[in-house]
Amino acid sequence: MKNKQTTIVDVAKAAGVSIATVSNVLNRRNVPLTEETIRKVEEAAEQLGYRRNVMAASLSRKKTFELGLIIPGFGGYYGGFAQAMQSIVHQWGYHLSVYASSNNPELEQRHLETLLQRRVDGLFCHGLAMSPELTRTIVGEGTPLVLFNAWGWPEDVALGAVNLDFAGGSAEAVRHLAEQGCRSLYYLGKSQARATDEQRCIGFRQGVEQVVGNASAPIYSELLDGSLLDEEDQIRAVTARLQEGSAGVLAFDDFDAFVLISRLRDRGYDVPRQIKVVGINNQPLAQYHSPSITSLSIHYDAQVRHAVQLLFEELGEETPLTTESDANGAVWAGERKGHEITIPMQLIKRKSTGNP
Amino acid sequence: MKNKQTTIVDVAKAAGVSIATVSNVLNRRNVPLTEETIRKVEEAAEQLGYRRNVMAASLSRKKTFELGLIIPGFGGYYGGFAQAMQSIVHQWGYHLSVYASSNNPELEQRHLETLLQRRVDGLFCHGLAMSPELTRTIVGEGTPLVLFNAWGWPEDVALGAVNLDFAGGSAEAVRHLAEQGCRSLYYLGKSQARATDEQRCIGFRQGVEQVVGNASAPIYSELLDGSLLDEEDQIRAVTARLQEGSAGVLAFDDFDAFVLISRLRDRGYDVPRQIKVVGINNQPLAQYHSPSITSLSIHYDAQVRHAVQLLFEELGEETPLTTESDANGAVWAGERKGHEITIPMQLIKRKSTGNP
DNA sequence: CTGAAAGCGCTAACAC
DNA sequence: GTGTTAGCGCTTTCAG
Repeated sequence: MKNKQTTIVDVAKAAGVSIATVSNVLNRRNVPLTEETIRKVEEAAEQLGYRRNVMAASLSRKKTFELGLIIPGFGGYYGGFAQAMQSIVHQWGYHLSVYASSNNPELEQRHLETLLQRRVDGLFCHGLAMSPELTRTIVGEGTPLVLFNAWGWPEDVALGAVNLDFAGGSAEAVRHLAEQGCRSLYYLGKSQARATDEQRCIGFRQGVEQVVGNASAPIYSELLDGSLLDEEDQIRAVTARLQEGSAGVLAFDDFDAFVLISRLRDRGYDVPRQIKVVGINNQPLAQYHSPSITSLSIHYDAQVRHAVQLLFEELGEETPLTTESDANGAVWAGERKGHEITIPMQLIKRKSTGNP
Repeated sequence: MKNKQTTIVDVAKAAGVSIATVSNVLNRRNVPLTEETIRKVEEAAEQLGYRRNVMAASLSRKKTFELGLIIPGFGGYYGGFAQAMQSIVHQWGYHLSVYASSNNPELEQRHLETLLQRRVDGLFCHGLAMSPELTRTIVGEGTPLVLFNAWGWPEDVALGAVNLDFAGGSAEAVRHLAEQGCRSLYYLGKSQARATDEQRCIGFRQGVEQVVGNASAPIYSELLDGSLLDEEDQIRAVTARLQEGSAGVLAFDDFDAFVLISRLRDRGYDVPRQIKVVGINNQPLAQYHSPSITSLSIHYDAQVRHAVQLLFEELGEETPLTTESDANGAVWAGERKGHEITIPMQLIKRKSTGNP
């Protein structure tokens, strides 16, 4: 039935050289080789349709050139993230196995286990749902681990963490909203998202504290949990104090902002006149929406680069990453303290919530 | 430095049994085993933190339990697709490696090659960009391949194809638009997307033919390529004949529909009064948009199920897939001819383009 | 410069 | 029931 795949010895035979020689030329090893030999081997390999067996190579070499990435899901922001990660990793000659955990600790654990059984050379985890302790015992010391958005994790469990400054960004968003004259401020969160939601809460509170401090009139603020509240409750909450002045809402992400805006409009509210909504940029949606949605931009390119850098340094790979500039030419060095790198966020102000 | 990982022989020693016994216990093989032995082995393995080496197992067994999936990208629709695929495949004890090809034939080829070097047991490709001939020579006969949305591909290159009926759906959308009284009809396509765009074109033309046949007044129709035309040209095109009556646009997907609607509104057009836009459902966006966007729904659950079924049958796995019903209880048997399965699409009519 | 040979960690016959 | 052993296909010393 299935034709036996051609192996290295077949090639060796066909080329009339030894196995070792074939291996050497195929891996472009830096051993001296005759032009003649190289040609013969490559010809034979080509002609026989030889395809190296990665399993055997990994086993023998005790290195798989495989990396693992665990993310909450493939959708939206994380999808783009995974793709960016994948293409970078490929450039280094590595393979990336992406697993979605749905924010479910058990699933996550199973995936981690699977990845470790595959003897991945390194691991990236985005928003780990399981506990630091468990992570430590599972990952142990063998496999280098880089975390994303892992605020306050013990330093010893991972090589490092690359975090987005959601707190700072959220605070800035709140200030922006206040500057636009909002008298009541809301954060429409998503408790499911755990840590990343928490950071936004922190930032929201900080921002509120600041604007309340130097405000002439009293400002109302409230934290809403979008994971718990149903549609009606959300609307009721954000529109409760409209008679005191316009309301400002910071939504968990752009999609949530979009949904909220749609719902408000359905009920006849004027966005952004009466209610101003700002999102957090994980979708092209914000910029195409009419009017476009003010949003915090996430520089995940920078996040990916830093993470990969961290891991490959550990793996002892060359570092061809020269300057860390994104497409806009901006530099995202991030703030480095200990093993954590914090990537700043930027508020993209749009007309939507602009001055009347 | 790196502690040598514990192997099966370590476990064997610790448990005081032979290697084979350990292997048997760990793989729950159907050989007779003493309770006692099992306990001892599992205890030892647990206690030593033994983790099976998948590479070695694959090599020895000549089977990797790894499947490959090539998709154009991780974003939007495909992301969800990949995730669904992944979770199903995991249920069968397989691993799924997902690669994004960006509709780039060369990249795609490299990925295929990589996957084959990993000796995947099977391959899924969504919208292959490369030619059937090349595919045939690369994949050869060794590895079973299942295609998605591969209309008109030669039967011998793959195990089968699972296609969405974009043509039928598009035709239906056109009829719907005509029923709503549109006097001019447009398809805003995306030539980059190749085959899948082509199917939409075909359906659009068919639909137009039908509605023109039994129309009382003349109906204008035009194919627009969104990949080529810039923003202004698109707007100009779809609004050119508004004085003859309302216009109807079938967009490549929901996101494109959304963008078009936003742009039209920015310029003061009344959507859906003057211009009615229908999309193709790959985003929750359509249903949350206000007013919601009429769209063709894609039953990718069915697509995934069929594909997996096809492949696992070939791989000789049991088939626990009982009834093929989706969350709504609907049955998506699809139409089967030869090695192709066609999944119907359904037009979700929404108020947006409804009667005034 | 090239070749022979010893593993890598596990599986699967096949004896005991 | 349990142990022995010969590979799986490749890498990698280490002699020639």
